[in-house]
Amino acid sequence: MAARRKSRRTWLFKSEPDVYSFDDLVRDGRTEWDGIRNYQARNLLRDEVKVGDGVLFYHSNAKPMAIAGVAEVVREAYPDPSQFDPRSKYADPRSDPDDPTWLMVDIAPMAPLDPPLTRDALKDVPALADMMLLKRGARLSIQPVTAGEWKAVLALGGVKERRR
DNA sequence: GCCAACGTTGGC
DNA sequence: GCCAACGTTGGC
Repeated sequence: MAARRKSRRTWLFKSEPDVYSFDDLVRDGRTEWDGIRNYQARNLLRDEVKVGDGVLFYHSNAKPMAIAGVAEVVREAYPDPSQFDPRSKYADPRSDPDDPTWLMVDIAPMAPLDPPLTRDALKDVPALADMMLLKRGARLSIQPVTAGEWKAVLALGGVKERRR
């Protein structure tokens, strides 16, 4: 039996709400996090992101830019089929079907942040001073979130985590 | 709409 | 292996 990690980790996933919003995730109940086409993010999905991990769902390129909700990883990395779909904008003709380049995970919603925690508000929180999201040029679409940052965001958002 | 930051590509 | 050119991300 594979060793199971003792404690879960936490992440921030970016999404443009015009493309896919936290409300969409609530509506769908769960979703395939497809379209990741960056090696650093892919490596995190492949090596680090596990079932039960927490996800802050961030709306980028939006008005307002904000963490809109909390989600949970419900399926670990597996090949993203859109890389082999020639009609998909995520198609990658160089990817080998026997050794797919791109992976995805599934996530499900846990709780909305109501109201959403805007980027502007996050900037004023001392506990989040070192958060990757707030650093200049931090384009990574899947970012690690520290335990302290996670706790601070959930407290600010009024989200009570169920005991697990 | 602008453009800084960053990742990728490809010529050499 | 270097690095200039290019494309994309995403805040402002």
